Amino acid sequence: MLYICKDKNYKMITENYISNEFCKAINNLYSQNVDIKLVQVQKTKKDFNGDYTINVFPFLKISKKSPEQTATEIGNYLKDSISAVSNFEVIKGFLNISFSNSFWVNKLNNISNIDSENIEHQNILIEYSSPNTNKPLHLGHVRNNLIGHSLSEILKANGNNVTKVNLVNDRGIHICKSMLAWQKWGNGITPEKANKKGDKLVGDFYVLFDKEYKKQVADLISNGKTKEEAEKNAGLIIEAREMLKKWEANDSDIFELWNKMNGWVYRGFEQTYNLLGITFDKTYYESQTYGLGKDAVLKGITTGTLIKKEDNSICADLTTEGLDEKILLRSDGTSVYMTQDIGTAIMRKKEFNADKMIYVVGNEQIYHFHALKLVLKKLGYEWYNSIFHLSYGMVELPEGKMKSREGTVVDADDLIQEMFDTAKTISLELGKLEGLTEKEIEQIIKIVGLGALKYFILKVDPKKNMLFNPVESIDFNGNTGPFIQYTYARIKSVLRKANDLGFAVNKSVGENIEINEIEKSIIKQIVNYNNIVSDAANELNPSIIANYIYMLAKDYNLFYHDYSILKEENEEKRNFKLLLSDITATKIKNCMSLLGIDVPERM
RNA sequence: GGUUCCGUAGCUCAGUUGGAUAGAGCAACAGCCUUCUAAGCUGUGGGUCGAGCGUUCGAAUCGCUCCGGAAUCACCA
Repeated sequence: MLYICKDKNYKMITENYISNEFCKAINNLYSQNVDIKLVQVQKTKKDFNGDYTINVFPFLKISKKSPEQTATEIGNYLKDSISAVSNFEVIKGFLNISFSNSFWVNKLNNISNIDSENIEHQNILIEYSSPNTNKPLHLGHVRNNLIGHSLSEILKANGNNVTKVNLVNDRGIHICKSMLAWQKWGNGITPEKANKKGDKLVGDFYVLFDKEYKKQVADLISNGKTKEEAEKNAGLIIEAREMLKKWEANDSDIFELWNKMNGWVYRGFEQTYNLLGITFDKTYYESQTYGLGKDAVLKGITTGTLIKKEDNSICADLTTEGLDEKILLRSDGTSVYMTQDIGTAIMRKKEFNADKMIYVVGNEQIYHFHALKLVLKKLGYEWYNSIFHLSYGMVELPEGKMKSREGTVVDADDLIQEMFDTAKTISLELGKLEGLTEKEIEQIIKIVGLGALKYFILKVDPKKNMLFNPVESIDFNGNTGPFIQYTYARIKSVLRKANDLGFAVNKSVGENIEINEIEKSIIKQIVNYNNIVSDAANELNPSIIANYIYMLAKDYNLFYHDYSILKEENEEKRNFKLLLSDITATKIKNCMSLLGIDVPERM
C-alpha cells in the first residue's frame, strides 16, 4: 500500500493534517495503527529550530527503537510525504519539523478575515450585569459587565445566536431601606437639586439607612438587648419591613416613591452603561418576575419530588446530592430568590429556545446555581444542564473585599473618569495630541482610557479573584490596552504613509521571498487566530483573546523596530511587509472588538 | 465543621487534555530617538511553581496528605 501522496495545496496543511500524516508514518514504518488523538502536534518552542514539534515518546513501544531513531525515521517519512516540509531536527524524543518560507507566505495569503469556520449556530442566552437599584455600580459590576459583553461578542464570532439579557433587582427589603431613608431625611431632594447622578443619590440614602440603623441597634444593645434581638427590633428595620409589605400590596404612595427613585437610578445606570459600551437585548425586572416559579414548585409537590413541611413551607431535599435542604416557598407562601430563578429559567428556555443559558454571576453564588440546577432536574426539566454559571472572581482591594455599606468601594464612574484624566495627562506629556482638534483629542483619551481599564480587567482569567490597587492605578505601558492600541495606531500610520507614497496593500504577495524569524512568528500567530477565538468560546474566557493579542502586538513591535517597511527596496518584500502589517492591524482590531475595546487610528 | 475555589519572581498575572532550560509586565539597574509614532525596543539581576509523598520514561499540570487564603453552607439577594 502506497500512502505517499504529495500535497498540492498548502491550505490543506493544518496541525490535524500533520497528525494524520504522522499516523500514516507509524503505519508505514512499524505496521501499526495509532489513534490520531494520541498525536500531539505542538508549536515548537522558541529556543529550538522548527515550526511544529511532535514528541515521539508515546510511540516507542510501537517502534521498539530509541527515541532518536524513531523520531529520525518518522521525520524522514514526513519530509518525503509533505512537500512543504523543508527540514527537521531531532533532539531527544522531540521531532522538530520546519516548513518552507513559501508555505508560510502562502498561509498569510490565504488568511480570511471571515471568522471561524467551525460555525456553532447555537441559541445562547447570556445574563450579566444584574444590578441592584439601591446603589451605584462599582468595580465588581464593571468586571461583570465587561466579561458578559466580551463573552457575547466571542460567542457571536463563533457563529452563535446570542441574546444578552439583564435582570434588574429592583425590589425587596434593601430597596425599601433607601426609600425609607429618603422619606425620613431627604427633604424632597432630587438628583437635579443635589446636582448628583440618581444612582449616587439613592446609594447615599442606602448608606444613611445603614448608619442610622446601626445607631439604633447599638442603643438597644446598651439597653440590655442581645445583638440578635436588637437587629430584629430596631425601629428602622421594622418600618422598612412594613414598607415592603405595602409595596407588595400595591400601595399607591409607596409605588409612586418606588417608581420615582428607581427612575433616578436607571438614568444613572444608563450613563455608566453608555460610557462602558454595555448594551442588552432585553431587560427583565425582578418586580415583574419575582412571582414566577411558584407554579412549577407547587407542581413539584403533586409529583412528590419536593417536600411540604409541617409549617407549610416547601423545600427540595438535596442532601443526597451533597447539599442541604433548600427552601423554595416560605411558610407564608411567598417565594424566595431561588423560586424566581426557577421561574425565569423555565420562561427563558421557552422564550428563546435556548440551547445554553449562561449566567455571569460572582463566585459567591456557586452554591445557589448548583442548587438551582439540581432543583430543575428534580422538577423534571431535562435541560437543567444547559444552565451554566460563569462564576467570576471577586475584585479585591489591597485591604480586602469591597463593601458598599462601608463605603470601601471603587465607584465605576469615578474610576472611568480617572482613566480619562490619566490618558489625557500621559498623552499631553508625550506630545501625542499636537495638531488635533478638541473632538479628536476627546475621542482618543476616551478610547485609550477605557482601553486601559477594560484590558486590565479582561486579561485576567474570569474565574480567578483579582486585585486592584487604586494607589498604583492602571498602567499604560507593557502588557496593557494602550500598548496594543498603540501598536495598531503605528501600523495605521505606516499604512497611511504607504498610501501617500503610492504603495498599495495587495491581498496576496509573491511566495518566493525570504522571511526572517520574527516575520514567521507573526504569521504563525495570525494563522492561529481562529483557533484562539474558538478556544475562548469553549472556555468562556476572554483572557485567552487578551493574552493572544498581546503576544501578537509584542512580536509586531519587535518587527517594526528592527525592520523598515517603507524603505524596503525589494518590491516583493515590501508588499509582503505591508500585507503582514495590514493583517496584523486587522487582527488587533478584531480581538480588541471581542474584548469590547476600541482602537484609535492615531494616538 | 462540610463543600467548592485558589497558592507560580518583590508586586500583578500567563503557562495545567502531563513533555525540552517555567514565561510576560510592573518595580530596580544599564543602554537605544538627525531613521515608518520611544505609550516602543534591547540587556542585567530576580523562582526549592505553598510543603511532602505517590503515579509516570517525564509533573507547575494528575492523585493523596498537610499548611495558608477566599467563598459558601438563609423562610437574604
